[in-house]
Amino acid sequence: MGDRQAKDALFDAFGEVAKALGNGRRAELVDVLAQGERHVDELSAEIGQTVANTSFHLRVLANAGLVTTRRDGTRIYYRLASARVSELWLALRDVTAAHHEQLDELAAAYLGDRDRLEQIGRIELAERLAAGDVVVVDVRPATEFATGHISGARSIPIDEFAANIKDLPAGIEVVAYCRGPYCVFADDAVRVLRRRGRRARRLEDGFPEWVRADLPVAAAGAS
Amino acid sequence: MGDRQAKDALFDAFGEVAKALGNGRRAELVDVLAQGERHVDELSAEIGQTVANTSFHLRVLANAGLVTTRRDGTRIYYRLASARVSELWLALRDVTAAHHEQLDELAAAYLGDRDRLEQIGRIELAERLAAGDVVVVDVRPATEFATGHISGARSIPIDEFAANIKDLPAGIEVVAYCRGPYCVFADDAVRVLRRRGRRARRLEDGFPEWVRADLPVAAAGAS
DNA sequence: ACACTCCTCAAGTAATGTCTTGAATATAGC
DNA sequence: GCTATATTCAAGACATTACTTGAGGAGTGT
Repeated sequence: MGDRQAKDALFDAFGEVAKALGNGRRAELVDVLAQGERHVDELSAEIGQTVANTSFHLRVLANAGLVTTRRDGTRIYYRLASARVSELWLALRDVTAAHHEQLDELAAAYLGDRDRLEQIGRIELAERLAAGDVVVVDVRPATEFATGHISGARSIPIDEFAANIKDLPAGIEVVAYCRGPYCVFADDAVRVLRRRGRRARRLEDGFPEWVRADLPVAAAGAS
Repeated sequence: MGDRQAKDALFDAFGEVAKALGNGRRAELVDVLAQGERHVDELSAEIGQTVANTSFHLRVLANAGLVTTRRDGTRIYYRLASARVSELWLALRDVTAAHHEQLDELAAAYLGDRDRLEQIGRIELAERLAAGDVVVVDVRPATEFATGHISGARSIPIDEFAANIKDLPAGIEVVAYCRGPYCVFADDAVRVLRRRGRRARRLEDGFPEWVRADLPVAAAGAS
């Protein structure tokens, strides 16, 4: 025991798992799946790839043990194998944010200039939510809201956001949140609100980070 | 903003970082570097590769931002870019251990049968270390001990272990530790001790995990 | 300047990964 | 059994990766 060949084989296994995350499209898949399970059709639209190619990438993730599947009729739903995988994804994102030279430029190119877009911290939001002097809006798709959301939040998916602003109580600050720091939904929502003269900020990061911080969560119909 | 091309480029950046870890030899490098900085020559011996190839892999890690360098004379020392990278490595190891089908077999092939090798938990060891009824031995190379070690541990590198057992006080249990769960040094040390009729166990995991758990650490000459 | 050590770079080869296209399989409802 | 829908599989073009060998650059000590 302790020989070169066995050691190489062991560490190759770690490499295989990392390699599964080593592709932009698969990283996008994991990011979406961190919000809850999805079927191939939805995922392919989400990452802008053909269904066949999406299926291929999902197979790579499944072979590495990062995702598992569940069949429901003709549909096959994919989900992350465990919360550990979510942790791994968050760790990868943190390291990239801290050490990848061009990440800031790439994020700015995708998200737009965030400098004028104020954020509110998780702890502060949790306090103000308890005090009741803020409205929290989940702007992710409805299925993601149903899977789990910030306790007390209401769901207005970004697609229908502009049309539903009038339902939000007036005179109270709005906080929008979505999938995470690299998700544009909340940014877009805040921009729309500001344009209409409302006080609005986005939550730092998104729902998975809220869960990770052990803050209050609700699921399904309950809010 | 929010267009496909920009999103793909952003997530490709996450993929690049993951890809840097996506090779067994580079995973080994990161595992060793988690113990402290090393120069290329040492690293090439550690992973059993030519210096040129080791240098190539280190360049890949450096380009991804995972490691940084420091020159000292003709030597170039590599180290992990930050504690975040160490976290990422631990997360990758956890996920692989939890979800890779063959990991147990591969680990057994490298480490040998561990079933008869008792481990002691971190918390229990910390308590017994405070009580003083246990001797803790760091069996990693001396340079790793110098960089940082469990407070109160003594250094007996595995190479010189058998020759130095006699220095250990008799009649008291010995706990050996090394680099982590996939390091053979502590296992080997415990086997040698048992063979000589001494009470001995290995610490669960290794030094990086001890640090991560915020347990007492010492560095350099101090013990 | 010189030799020496340590490390990186460049070129080449074999193997692997990505994505496309078109066909094949599995399930549900009729 | 037949059809529609959802997903996977197979084959191929093209780009990328791992590792080897040999040359080259950077720093030290005489």
